[in-house]
Amino acid sequence: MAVTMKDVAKAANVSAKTVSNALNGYPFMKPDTRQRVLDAVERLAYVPNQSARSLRSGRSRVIGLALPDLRNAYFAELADAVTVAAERRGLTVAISLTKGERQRELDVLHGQHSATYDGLLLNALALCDEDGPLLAGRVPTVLLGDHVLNPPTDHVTMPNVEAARAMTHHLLSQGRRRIAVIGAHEDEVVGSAGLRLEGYRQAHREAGVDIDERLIGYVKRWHRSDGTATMDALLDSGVLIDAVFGLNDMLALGAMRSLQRRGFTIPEDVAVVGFDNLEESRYSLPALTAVDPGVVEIAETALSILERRIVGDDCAPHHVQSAFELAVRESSVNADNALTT
Amino acid sequence: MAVTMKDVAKAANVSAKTVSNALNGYPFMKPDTRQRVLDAVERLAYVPNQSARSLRSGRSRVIGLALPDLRNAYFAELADAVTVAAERRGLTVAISLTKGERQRELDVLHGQHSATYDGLLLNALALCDEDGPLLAGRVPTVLLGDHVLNPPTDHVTMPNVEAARAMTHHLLSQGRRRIAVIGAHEDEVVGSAGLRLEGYRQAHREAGVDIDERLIGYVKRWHRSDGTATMDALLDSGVLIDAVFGLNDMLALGAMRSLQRRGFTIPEDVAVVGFDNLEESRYSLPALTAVDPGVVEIAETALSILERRIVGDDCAPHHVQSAFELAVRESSVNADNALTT
DNA sequence: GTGAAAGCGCTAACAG
DNA sequence: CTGTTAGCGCTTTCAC
Repeated sequence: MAVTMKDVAKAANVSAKTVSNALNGYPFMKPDTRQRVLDAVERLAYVPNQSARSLRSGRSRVIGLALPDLRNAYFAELADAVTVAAERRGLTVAISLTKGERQRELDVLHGQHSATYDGLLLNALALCDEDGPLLAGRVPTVLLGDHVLNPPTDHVTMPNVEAARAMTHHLLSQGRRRIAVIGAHEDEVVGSAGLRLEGYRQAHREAGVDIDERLIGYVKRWHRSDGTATMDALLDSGVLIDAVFGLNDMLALGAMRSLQRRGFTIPEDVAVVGFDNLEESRYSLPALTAVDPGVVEIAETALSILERRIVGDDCAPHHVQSAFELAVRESSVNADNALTT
Repeated sequence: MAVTMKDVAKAANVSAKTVSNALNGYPFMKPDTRQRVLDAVERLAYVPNQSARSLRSGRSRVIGLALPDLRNAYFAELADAVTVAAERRGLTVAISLTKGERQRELDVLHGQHSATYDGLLLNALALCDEDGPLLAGRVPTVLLGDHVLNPPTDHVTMPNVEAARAMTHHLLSQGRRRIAVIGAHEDEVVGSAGLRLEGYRQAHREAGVDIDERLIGYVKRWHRSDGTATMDALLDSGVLIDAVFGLNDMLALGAMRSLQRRGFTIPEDVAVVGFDNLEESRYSLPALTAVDPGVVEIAETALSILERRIVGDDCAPHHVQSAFELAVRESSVNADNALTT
């Protein structure tokens, strides 16, 4: 059998409680008692039993991270950032993949697991506005992403409208006037697609440029292949295009593929920009200009909030947005414009 | 306070043990007793306390997955596959990122965490052959990848030598004779780089083609930027090249970028192939030919083995290899050869 | 500052 | 087929 706290207590000539105190950083202790305990811990290679600790204390130091998919580079980068931030705080991250299915997203909130987690980070795709009330689960939950408007929980996301507006403005300021959008969702308003499209519209309004609705490409999913297919369809339709805004990087990269295959030069003929600033976008040819939504900051903020909730902070829900940046690269800047940007 | 098993027992007019039996699928029970219990569980919205269950049974149903990084698409796809396979088995996956540091890899094996996991899947990068003995931790461990030769634990990996040989043979059979390799590691033999390079050499030997050692590009890391830099260096050195074998997809894609920037046509001037078959490689331009090592199968196999270990199976270590396939795409097949392949 | 007692919620072992 | 007893290893509560 494994070595227990009792064994350590005996070895250090103290009670179990003192061992517990020493390990949990209880401040009011004689330094040499603490040292004696820690020595014994070392000597016996004692490792506390987490199950027992959790059972007694009601805390597991495990948080759940629920997201659609790790094959999607954005979510993989988010998961990476969350895991790094959690580790720094001594929290363990358990992953649940929802595959973008509403039922799975709800299961995470109400299923067996939620009981074992101290907190939950949920990036939902299928939940919508009306599901708000369902979010009030047993577990402190921080929502990531943009599918529920004004959720009754904490919410950390990126400034989708502002960032898309800034990016569109960047294109307009380069003289682009026929900017296609790839990735809009039919009838969506509050989701990432709807918000980013709104930013695109605002920028046009501010610049006094009319939008040709034929430039807006609707898709179901945000995969690379959808970017290629939609770009193909737009080009085939015969509308004039001098720039493309992929509502995420994958769509933009897919669109780039379609354009290049047809012999367009980027950015001279058509500028291409994206949203996410994935690691891979730095290495496309040409390198992709993209909105950097600050995933690391998002992860960090979400965990800070969650940690406070776990400790029992009971204030009103936080709704936080990260700071974005434009990562301007080759795909959107003509050589002759480069110096003026 | 939450509803406990005792509450359910009272509501169903049985003992706690009977509730436990009903929930754990104990076979020898009167069906209607079971039903009465399950009804009560439903009615009271009872959720078992995992900590208590773990404490008593010594099992947590949580496994650890330790890998370097999720920003790396290969590991992200692996993590996805593992998580899906684990969920099917009712296991929860907790992620640890080792960042490719030896100390972190060892911490995972011997640190606090290993005690709370029922099993561990470890894809090490920094551990080497001599670390074999250190793998004998407290926790059933299945090693993934190729950094420890004949580890004393279970080991699931891909047939690196055979797959690289087959891929090289594919290039040779297209008439390529000056095949550069990108991604070799100085003095490495048992790691993925060493094994894949060995496959490359074997194929040449079998075909009676001499290898120009100047064609072998050494790198430290396997990132896209390393592929670009190494390709640049090779081209600058002036050696003739009619094909490039990236020892992983990222290197191949990076090399493609370098070639295209210099105006080479792929595959006509230079064929490019990779190893991993990432989702993104299907959408490069041209689409990348790559070894598909079968990550899903690897995840599935690793979990099957781990599950048996958790139950206590104590046979000799398994050393398993997945089945690979060549995903032949545009980047390696000339239009005029296409029909003959 | 430290110790003793109690018990978190569950399941193993056995009794019936 | 079901109930009883005991105790997993820890932390909480309270005494000293």
